[in-house]
Amino acid sequence: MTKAPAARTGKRHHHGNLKQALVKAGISLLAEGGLGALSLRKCAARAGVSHAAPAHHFKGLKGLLTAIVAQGFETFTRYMIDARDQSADTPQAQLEGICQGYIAFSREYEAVATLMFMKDRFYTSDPEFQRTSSASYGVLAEACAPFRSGTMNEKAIETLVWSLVQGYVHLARSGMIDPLETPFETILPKFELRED
Amino acid sequence: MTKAPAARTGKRHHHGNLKQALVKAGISLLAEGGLGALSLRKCAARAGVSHAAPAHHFKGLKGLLTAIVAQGFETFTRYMIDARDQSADTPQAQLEGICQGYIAFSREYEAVATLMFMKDRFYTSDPEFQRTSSASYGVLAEACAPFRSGTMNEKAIETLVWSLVQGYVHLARSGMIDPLETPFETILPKFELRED
DNA sequence: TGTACATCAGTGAACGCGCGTTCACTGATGTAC
DNA sequence: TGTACATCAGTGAACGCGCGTTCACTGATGTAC
Repeated sequence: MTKAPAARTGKRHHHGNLKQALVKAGISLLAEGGLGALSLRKCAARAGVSHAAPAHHFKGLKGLLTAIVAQGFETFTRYMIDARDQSADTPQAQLEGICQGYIAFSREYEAVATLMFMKDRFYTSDPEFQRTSSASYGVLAEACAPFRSGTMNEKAIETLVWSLVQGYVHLARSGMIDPLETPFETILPKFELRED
Repeated sequence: MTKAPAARTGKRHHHGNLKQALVKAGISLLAEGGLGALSLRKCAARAGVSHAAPAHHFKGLKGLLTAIVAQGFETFTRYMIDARDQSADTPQAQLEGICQGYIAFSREYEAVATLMFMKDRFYTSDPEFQRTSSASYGVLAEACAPFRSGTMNEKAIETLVWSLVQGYVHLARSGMIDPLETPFETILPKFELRED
């Protein structure tokens, strides 16, 4: 037992679960001010701790960003699964659900979602990142599988769908397109089902 | 005549065309080190001028970035037109050409292309930016026009194509997909021609 | 149950960095006369 | 053709800022005895 007790009255020297608190602080900073609003010092301040404290928990700023990204992918996967499971039980509806979950996550965690694609800002060798990001891709690929055909193999259909939804998100985020004017479902191709 | 003479031997106090030189310096800095490598001071240094000099030509860093982005869109349009004009004279081939030009520009001017979508980093009210970016969109829209149909209006087909190619570029840039394994033409839908 | 001790997550001061911007200035240029 | 002058694109020093990181330290915690 090296963990501090879960709760205790009075000011304690040890924080309890600073690591998770810093990740949470980082996510809320990103939500409020975008990528530029996140720094080690601000995370520490928001977690109510001196600016040097994070060094005991993360390998520098990159380490903290790695944890934020890993948690981001975890949430991302959940968004996609939830939206899919609320959709009708046809391959087309399931895929559309996945895309809607993708879009919803990207809108609600805008800066986190952006950061998740900036591989030079965190440690891609981190096992937690690898696990959670692979899981996200797996969920997307699973929804694409029924649509592979003679002219489009599995990889191609995944690339098409992923590009389409990621581009849609990116353009909407930049204010280049208006999601209200052109909802995503109007541009998702009506794929044909594979005849095996 | 307020311009200095085009060439003159010996060290001159006035630069001649510092404005354009700073834009060029910025573009090459972006090419070499990405977005993080660009600063007013580095641009000035690369242009062989003191770090305070840019203030006489641009409204701060944002003003310089505005000029870089405007020039970026100019080049972007040219890439799309050139690739289109080298393609066969069918609507499908013309559209594919536009997309290939889009992709080529995004690859060769990676950081500039990224910057062009970050509207908070430059002045979107700049007339030159508005002119050049509108021209780029116009070229893309023109290539989409033949494919509008009963189920997909002009806006929808533009959004589909733009999202698809922008997402493809973004994912390739981030190392998420491999353009060699899945070239863009394999994921561009074979649109049907409108029957008028 | 009480005491000594090792651990280690915190503190806060200090460092050096590159940044954008401001400021008084200087000196080359083109023009008016 | 020559001179005085206004213009303005440059200089370089200085400012304050927030950043990540380092460092010696402190004091709360849990454990060994």
